Amino acid sequence: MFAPRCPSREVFAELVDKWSMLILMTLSSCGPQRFSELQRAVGGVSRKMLTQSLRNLERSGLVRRTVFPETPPRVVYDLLPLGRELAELVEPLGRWTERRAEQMMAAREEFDAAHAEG
Amino acid sequence: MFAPRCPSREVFAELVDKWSMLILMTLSSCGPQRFSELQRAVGGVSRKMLTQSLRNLERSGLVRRTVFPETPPRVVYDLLPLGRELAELVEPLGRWTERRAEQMMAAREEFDAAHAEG
DNA sequence: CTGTATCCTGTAAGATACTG
DNA sequence: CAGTATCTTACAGGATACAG
Repeated sequence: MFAPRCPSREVFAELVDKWSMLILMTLSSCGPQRFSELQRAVGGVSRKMLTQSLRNLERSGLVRRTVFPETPPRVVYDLLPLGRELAELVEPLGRWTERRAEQMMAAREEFDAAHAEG
Repeated sequence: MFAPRCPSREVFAELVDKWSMLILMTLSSCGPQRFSELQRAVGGVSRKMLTQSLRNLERSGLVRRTVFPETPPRVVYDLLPLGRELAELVEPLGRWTERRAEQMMAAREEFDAAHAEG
């Protein structure tokens, strides 16, 4: 993964993505979700980015897309086993970030203040 | 973290970055490293990106930068407790990616093949 | 509702050259 | 050695309009 041209680097670089991670966390904690539910849950994501990230996750075998041929159409996304595995590693990361966010913001202010002089 | 304007979202978006994660993993598994050692370890990273990522990590209180005033200068980076915490969450993610990379690549080929018709 | 297609802009990031 | 500064370009990603 530390080699530029390695497949694992490629995969890693795409998974380590803000939207993908938030989507995985949402599907993991909220269960199967429709497109619009996901868009509401993942604040600030555009339809374009949501579609794109979901396609990536689907393509890599992490997420399943199910279309119910109704009118209006209903599309539900849920985690495949592979996605569940990843989600369980990502969730601690999310919880840690929320727990430590304030501390990091404080560190930044301190850093910025210390480097403002001069 | 699911709210667009929340500090934790901001912090999260910056930590969830290819280079930052690879740097954290390197420092965690290899111990304190000089700038050039890091650049060699994290394949494909430019000086610019390495500097920028390290600054971010330093600014947020995850990494410590130590300058030894010699000639030629020597600069060593190592993890602070906060960085060590994060690194321990990121490492499983890295190991998982390497373990599953092939499987995901296969899933992609299958997906692409299935969507090529038409 | 769940997308796709198009346009448009800012910015991420490589290449290169320079500095203490 | 360990950066900084500058330039340039590709692409990420928002806005908008349209479609099944």
